[in-house]
Amino acid sequence: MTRKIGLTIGKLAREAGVSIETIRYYHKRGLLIRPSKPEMGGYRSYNEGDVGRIRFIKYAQQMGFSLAEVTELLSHADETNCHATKVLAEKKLKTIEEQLVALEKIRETLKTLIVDCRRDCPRSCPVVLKLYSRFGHLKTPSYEAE
Amino acid sequence: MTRKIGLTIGKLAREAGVSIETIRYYHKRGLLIRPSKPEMGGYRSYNEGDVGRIRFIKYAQQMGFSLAEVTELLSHADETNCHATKVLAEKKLKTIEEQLVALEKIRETLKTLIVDCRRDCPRSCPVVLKLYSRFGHLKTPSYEAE
DNA sequence: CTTGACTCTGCACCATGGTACGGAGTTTAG
DNA sequence: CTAAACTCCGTACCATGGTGCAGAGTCAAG
Repeated sequence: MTRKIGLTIGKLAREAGVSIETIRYYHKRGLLIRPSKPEMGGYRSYNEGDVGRIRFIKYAQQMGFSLAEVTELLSHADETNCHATKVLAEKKLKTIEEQLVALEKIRETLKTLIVDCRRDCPRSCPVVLKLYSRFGHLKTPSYEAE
Repeated sequence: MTRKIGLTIGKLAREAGVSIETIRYYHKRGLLIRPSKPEMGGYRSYNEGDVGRIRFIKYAQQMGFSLAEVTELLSHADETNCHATKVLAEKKLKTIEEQLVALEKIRETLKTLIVDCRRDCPRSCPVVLKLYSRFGHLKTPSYEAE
């Protein structure tokens, strides 16, 4: 008779490394099934499967998936065909790669700004001043009075 | 007599490529000085300097700076010494580089998951299943009844 | 059987960067 | 002069991923 002794929400939270509030939030989001309360009072009971599910959610978040996307991932977990999941993963990979390109461009720009800053700091900081003038005077000032 | 004809908020918004609401929001945040109303009624008057300031804000945001950080950048714009700004830029560069490392790791993980997915889809998707099992059973299930 | 620790429930709030709206007043073109 | 278009102002709301709290109930140890 291997009757499972469930975890209370507090123990689940500790096991899974999240806060109780986070678990409740996942219930609200439908990411985690909320166990029904025992017939006659008492606390809701969770199991090791819930621990795994929360860890999966956290891991997927680290992979860049939003909770909405995690919901979708989990909804396909039981399918015999993994096409939908693969599509999601590929889409995510693509956006990650786009972010990488964008960040690399930012990195290079920041580097040149910092180098400029080292070269000469005449009166105002080039980091600010250069950007300011570069972006502040693109339009010809056509606001002289008639 | 080069009396400046100011821009109304709508024109400023169009010039700077943001919405009127964004400008009002920047006022609230203290990013943009709010011109005083003309003594006897009428609309507030902006100038080309405001256009530049908004463009700078937008550019700095693209460089990964939050509005709080942009506020700080702008607060140093008039200083004769650019040390503070340089420090901010270097700090930002560092976080960008950290993000790059993190994203690269994510990219590689996603790639291997997708490859696994191509190899065999036995019954449930490996992308989900593997993560799920990998993270769901790290702890020995010690919840058998006494 | 009491005390402290835990849980349940709903609702409010946090940061971030805005967006939307209603009802007034103002300005400008025809 | 009138109507359309614009501005002013406060306030509420959006998404995202949670956090915090009050007041009630429950459970476990001593």
